[in-house]
Amino acid sequence: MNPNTFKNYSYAITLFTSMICHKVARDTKGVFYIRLEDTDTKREIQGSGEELLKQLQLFNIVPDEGYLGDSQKGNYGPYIQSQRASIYKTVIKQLLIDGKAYPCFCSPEELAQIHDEQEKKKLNPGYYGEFAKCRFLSNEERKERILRGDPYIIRFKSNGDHTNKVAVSDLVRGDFEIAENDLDIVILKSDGLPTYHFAHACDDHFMRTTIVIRGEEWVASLPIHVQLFKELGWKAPKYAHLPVIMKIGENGNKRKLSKRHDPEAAVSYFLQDGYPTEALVMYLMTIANSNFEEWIFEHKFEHMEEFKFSFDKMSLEGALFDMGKVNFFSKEILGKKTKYEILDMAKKYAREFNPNLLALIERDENYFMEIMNIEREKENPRKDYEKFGNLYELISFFYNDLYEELARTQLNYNEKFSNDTIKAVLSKVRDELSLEQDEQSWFNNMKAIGETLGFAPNGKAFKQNPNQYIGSISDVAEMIRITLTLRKNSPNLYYVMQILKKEECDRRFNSVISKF
RNA sequence: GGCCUAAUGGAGAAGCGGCUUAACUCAGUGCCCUCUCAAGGCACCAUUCACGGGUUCGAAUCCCGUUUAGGUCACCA
Repeated sequence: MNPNTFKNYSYAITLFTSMICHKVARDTKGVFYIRLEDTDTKREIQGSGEELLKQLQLFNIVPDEGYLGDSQKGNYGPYIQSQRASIYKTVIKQLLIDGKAYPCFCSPEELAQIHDEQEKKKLNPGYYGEFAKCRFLSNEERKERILRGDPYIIRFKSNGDHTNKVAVSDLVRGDFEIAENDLDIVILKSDGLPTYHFAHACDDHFMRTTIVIRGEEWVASLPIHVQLFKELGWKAPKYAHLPVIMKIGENGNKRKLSKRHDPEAAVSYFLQDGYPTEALVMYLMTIANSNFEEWIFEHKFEHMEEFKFSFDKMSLEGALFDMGKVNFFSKEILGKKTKYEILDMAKKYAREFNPNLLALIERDENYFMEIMNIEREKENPRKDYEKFGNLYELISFFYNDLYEELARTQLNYNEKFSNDTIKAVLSKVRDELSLEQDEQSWFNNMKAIGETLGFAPNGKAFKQNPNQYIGSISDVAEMIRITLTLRKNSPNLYYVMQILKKEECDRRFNSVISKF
């Protein structure tokens, strides 16, 4: 089983099709291969084939055969279309002999003129029937013009009738009917390379492709492909046309996620931001198969490769891309990692995209792991992080020099407390709150310290008698938290202090106290 | 405009003629837990399936029309 069709650009949209091709091949014990479709010499981007391969590999999508960058593997090569020119030409030669194809000398201007005329008469546009002028040229004339050096292309001579319907079948859409193709489509361009339609028929026949998985935009071309296979005397493959991923456009309508305008359409966007690739694959899987979500919850977000993909569980509508859900999967996945895995992932990311973060991690990898390990590796781990892209900002307060820098501008206490109160709390905590005890005792002691200074030991007591206290224990914790972390939320204070250690905590307390 | 396809909550969706006064997940909201946040627990969030007709004892589910949305109409893939 050989899914085909990869654009030589590496975007999320093709990640989606690649992922499904790969999955289907795996599930059915087929072969997943990549063929480089580089017949559009005008739009070709150098090196995009290698880039695609590299990115797919990050998502654990590795082709079994076909184009592999610096090599090609398999019995049906070459797998780069520009290297298959002689194959296409051989087939075309036979078509020419059989009278099923002919050279066309019409210039772009003439074609435009035909188009205008058709538009005026409200006829279907295109090169067909009486408008297909070059169809009616005699062989002598063709020979003469070719010998003369007139530029030409080769068109396929359609025997179809627009008013007839052909039954087509699609693995995700089921069976439906489309008008027969009556256009004499171009099969060989003036640069000597075939168009997609023709290359698709040839390649997928000669490469023994059994399933073609591609984007929905190809549905409309199905009559052409059906016709081509039939006239060539070949058995057509099965088709699966995948829905396109959408987003809400500027006008409020759904529109295709565009690789030109939407950063989230590019895989590199997620890579640069440090999302785990598994999260994106999981998210894409929920779009691909509606029952995947339930399955992955049952399987605790593990072993997703065991999920059985099925075309008929696929929605025909293009889903709106949902960043929130990507974040959800991401947190879930990162929450499950051990501190060692987190270290590896963070380093890998930072090495490529974030030198500041890399430097921070490499100061002391154990320290970094300690930070990342707060309330991790337990039944319900913290799910603080969805990506590595903002990690530097999130953990910088753990590093003394960075703390110093930030403390100059980010020390914002609750204004309802006077400097003296804050000072009193911090001094007492500094002097009396030992870190040499378990979390519960530590917490009880913090309450006790608060109480001696007039703070309620819990929120309830404070709510019941607000006038009896100057604040509640949460205010005390907030003062400590802001002093040590410079923010109003942070992971569990006890663990933060354990990591910073007594000496550094005291230093931060003193530094703040001296400022008042 | 022609052709093809689709239409269930803010998003992804289940549903395939009675078991549905519409599952599940994300997001949101409220409460609980609680030193903050995250996590976790518990609730709430579509009386209704784009609209209008029909078929049927019975329709989100079948049929027809309308509307809306997407795809497509290249010497691009």
